[in-house]
Amino acid sequence: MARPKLKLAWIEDRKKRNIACQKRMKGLMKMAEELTILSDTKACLTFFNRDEGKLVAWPSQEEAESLIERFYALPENQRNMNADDQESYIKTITKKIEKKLEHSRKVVEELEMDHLMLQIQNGRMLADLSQTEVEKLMSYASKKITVLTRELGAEHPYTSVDEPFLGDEIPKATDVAPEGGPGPCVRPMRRESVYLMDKWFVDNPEVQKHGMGLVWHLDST
Amino acid sequence: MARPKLKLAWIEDRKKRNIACQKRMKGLMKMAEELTILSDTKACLTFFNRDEGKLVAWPSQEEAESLIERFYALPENQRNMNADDQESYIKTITKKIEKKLEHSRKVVEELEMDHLMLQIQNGRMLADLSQTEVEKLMSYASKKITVLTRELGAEHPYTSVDEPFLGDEIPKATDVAPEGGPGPCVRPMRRESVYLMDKWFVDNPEVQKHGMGLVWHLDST
DNA sequence: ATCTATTAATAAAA
DNA sequence: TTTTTATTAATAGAT
Repeated sequence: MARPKLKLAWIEDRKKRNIACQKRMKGLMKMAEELTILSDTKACLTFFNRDEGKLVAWPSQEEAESLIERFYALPENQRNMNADDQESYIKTITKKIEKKLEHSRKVVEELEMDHLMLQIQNGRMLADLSQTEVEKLMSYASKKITVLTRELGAEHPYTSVDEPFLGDEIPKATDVAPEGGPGPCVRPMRRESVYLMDKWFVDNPEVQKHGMGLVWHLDST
Repeated sequence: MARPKLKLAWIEDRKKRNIACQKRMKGLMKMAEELTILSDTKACLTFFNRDEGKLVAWPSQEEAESLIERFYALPENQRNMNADDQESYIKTITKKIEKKLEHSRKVVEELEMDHLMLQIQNGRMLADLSQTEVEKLMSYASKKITVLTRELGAEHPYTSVDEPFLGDEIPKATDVAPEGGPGPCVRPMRRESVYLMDKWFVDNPEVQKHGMGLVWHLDST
């Protein structure tokens, strides 16, 4: 009966954990709605539960998008500024642009790899790839595996049976953690990429023939 | 002392309303954080308070973006598919990825140019640029000018020094939004880029010295 | 799903 | 502003 004082820690029991998660998400939504009633505020909650692979947006995906778009449309009113402000403004946006640039380059890299994998899926042979492409692909794969491993944790159902070993290349800290903040700040892998990599490594004889020998199983629920 | 039972209605008093709003936002964030600790869940809250014009994303704007991106990346449940579906699915995402790749490359190019312009703004001399960089920069500039001209209509606004127009005419584009839909397929220039280009061409003696002679006036308010 | 003991959040006062 | 406190609201565990 007596509810013990909350420990605020990871709930070991999976069932309990997911029940608690459900309840608390519901609670958060209720409170968010109250907030919008009490004040002039738009609120939006987005959740991604890795365990169940469930993605939730409240009150709607559209609302989430529209609220995010406000951020993009917000380079503030830079129009009325004095010269002193200008300089620090320039510095600020330089930083911002550099950050975005770095991020966009990563996105491009990721997309290029997806693209490459799809080509191979559709008949392009590994032997056709240039040495550079092969190296990039392997480095990308090992990087992503490291990220995935961290993200999914040791007890996750998707976890591979074997340790990923592609590993001549262990990602440096700068590769994986671009942003500050506490904890490992790893940009989550796109679900689509996960799917692609899985299909690719599991199904593709070309891959195995070349001894990339990396198999894990996402679908073994 | 006695707290009256919550009415759950708009709070008339502005001060009270905003205090309540603040508190409850803080509370929501705390509870969201707890959720992420207790379970395998990523959470993100976004608020926009109309009254104070305040936009908040927790834990970060980046997180909000990344979570939203998961929705874009969710093309149904791809898990239970037969072989026939597979093929058309592969084709579909190939197209998607190619489109994204193309778009992302454009974004990178744009950001690189912004970055270059900022460097020059901050002392790097045009003479220090490689021929390639200069060419890219000019090509970028002329491309953007073409785009702007089309976007704004036939009136050649840049030749007019007096008319203030740009700031409010530029569509509020996000630099990440994929295009599509009807109309000319011209990606609108980022508001920030417009500002930068203006500052750059108008103010930078380095630019004029090199006969890039490209001057228009965005800010003549 | 529903209930209830308990903790946690919070509105108003200090 | 921050801190305190009375009260309501959320919720963990049990049913």
